[in-house]
Amino acid sequence: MKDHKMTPAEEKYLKQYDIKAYDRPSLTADMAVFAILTSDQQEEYRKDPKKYLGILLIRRGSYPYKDDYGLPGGFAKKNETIEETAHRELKEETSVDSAYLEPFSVFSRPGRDPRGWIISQGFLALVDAGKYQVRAGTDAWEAAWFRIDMEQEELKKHVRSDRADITTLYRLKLEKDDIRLSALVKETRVFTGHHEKTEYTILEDKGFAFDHAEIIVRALKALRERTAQSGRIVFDLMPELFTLYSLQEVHEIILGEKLLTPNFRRKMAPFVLETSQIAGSGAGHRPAKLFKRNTEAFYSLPF
Amino acid sequence: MKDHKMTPAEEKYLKQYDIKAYDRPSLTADMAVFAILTSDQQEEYRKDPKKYLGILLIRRGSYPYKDDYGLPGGFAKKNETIEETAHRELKEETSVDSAYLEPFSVFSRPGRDPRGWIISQGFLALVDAGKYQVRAGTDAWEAAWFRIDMEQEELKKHVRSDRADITTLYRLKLEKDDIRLSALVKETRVFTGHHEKTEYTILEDKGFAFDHAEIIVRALKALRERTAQSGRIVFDLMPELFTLYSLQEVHEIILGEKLLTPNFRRKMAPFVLETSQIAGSGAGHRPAKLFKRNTEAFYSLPF
DNA sequence: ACAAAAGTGTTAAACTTACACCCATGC
DNA sequence: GCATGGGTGTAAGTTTAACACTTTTGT
Repeated sequence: MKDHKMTPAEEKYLKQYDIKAYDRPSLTADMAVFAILTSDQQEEYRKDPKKYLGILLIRRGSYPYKDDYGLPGGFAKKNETIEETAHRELKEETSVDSAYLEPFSVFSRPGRDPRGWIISQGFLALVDAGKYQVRAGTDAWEAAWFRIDMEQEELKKHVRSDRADITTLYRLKLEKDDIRLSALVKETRVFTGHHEKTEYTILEDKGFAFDHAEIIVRALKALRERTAQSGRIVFDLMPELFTLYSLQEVHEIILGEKLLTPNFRRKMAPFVLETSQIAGSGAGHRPAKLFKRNTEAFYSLPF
Repeated sequence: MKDHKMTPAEEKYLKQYDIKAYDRPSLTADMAVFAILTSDQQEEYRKDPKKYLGILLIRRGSYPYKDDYGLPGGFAKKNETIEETAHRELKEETSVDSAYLEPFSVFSRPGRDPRGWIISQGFLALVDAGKYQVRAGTDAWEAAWFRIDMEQEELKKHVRSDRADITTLYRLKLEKDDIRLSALVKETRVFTGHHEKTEYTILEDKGFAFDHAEIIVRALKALRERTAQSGRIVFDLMPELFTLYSLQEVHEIILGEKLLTPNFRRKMAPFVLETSQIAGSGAGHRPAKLFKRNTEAFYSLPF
């Protein structure tokens, strides 16, 4: 911190300044923890087990929203940054200690938390599932990985001369064993003149705590945007060593579309380095080379 | 907001829940208000007056940092979103009532405000200066447009096998008449494995309140990034009607580099519509066609 | 005439897209 | 053999970058 030399008058002012005289919110960090999971059953000897996108949720043990599922998160403490809050809470609640964290939005709508005025900083958290698959679900908090699916269900466009309204419905489905959560979130993008304003409304909510259905929808949207833009973010979901095909699968899972292998490889080539290792054999197909990140390639990236 | 039906047990819990039992921060919105300004002196009859990037600052009338300059901003109130706080404070302090607002970062470093635990949501605010050039500077708050300049002064790279440190120094200079503010801000990007962490330190600070020198540096960086990425954001700095050359000038001012006219026009073509009007005559050169935004082109933009 | 801004055309290089094709493996 | 994942090449289309060149105006 910069050093700020105070005058006697300023010191006096600060001494009598009572910050508690003003109404203050509570501040929390909520983390959308994503990972790539592998379904354990293998349909056929030749076929690799299917991957899917998972998100880490916690079953609430206390009111409000007791027994509903919510994102891991918690209140900010004095003398820490909000990023530190996120890391600390993630470790406390889910034992995840090395996630990539990226703030993506602030949630401050009045009434979003029945306990009072509580504002939340949303974080994208990406982890390599290999390390944490075991830990989740052992704690009293009942942290668990859910399979996440989201569909864009409907789309209305209202275009007038100087104003346009675009409404999109997102159908969110989370699933773990026999637990199914679902929600319907409406997104309204209003363009007036030159300004865009986007609003979200939860239309339907089954099993989510607070406004976490909305936070999850927006977190997944943020993940997709960043994946489409540069792709560098998906490396945080990958293990140290990976095959190019698995990297492609992860892209496909996040974006929800098939990619053409030769083109994908050319695009990724600068960001990976071939290792001498090859992927474990055993499957009925040609074994693949293992690659690792080319860390240096990221330094010079503009964004 | 979704409706949440409470059980009697939950209602009871909430009644006895005392949110004030926990330590809470104050929350503010701070706005980096940018506009394109025009220097009033015209060197030669043929030459257009030079444009430059301006930022709106307020001279603090009270402690702490009395007489220093800071961003417009203020405390969040209950029953409003943080975006509403930003709009409200902007209007109250600077009479600006139609800015494009975009959150770009949260500032929560302990000790950043000597009054206590105060966290700030930073907003980019872009306005068409034509509307507001007069208002600033009339109020008791002494809001005023400063010319902003930022140079990347130095660059150190420390690359090891699995870790890289990149240090950049930003020299920030603000100027209005005979008032000159300046600051030196150090940016440290640390890449470890796959994770990047960026930290900022204020090394030198002349005339800025709080950590606002850092906020301004990061706001300008955010503005440059968004300009380079899609360019749509700069339209919020433009008046209703503009010439393509002035649009190009604005891009050049923000990015700090010259662009090639033919290429720039091809890139912008989808986003503008030619009008029948032509720019006011009087200058010793061919008069230009006036363009307006092609609002529809923005709807389909992915980001 | 001339300097400044306004505006167009043309070409090479780079990147994207789509598709066709071959390889290696375990049952 | 054959299905599955692993992997390469190539040609068409699009976008970007660089440069050369013409137009219109007020003094």
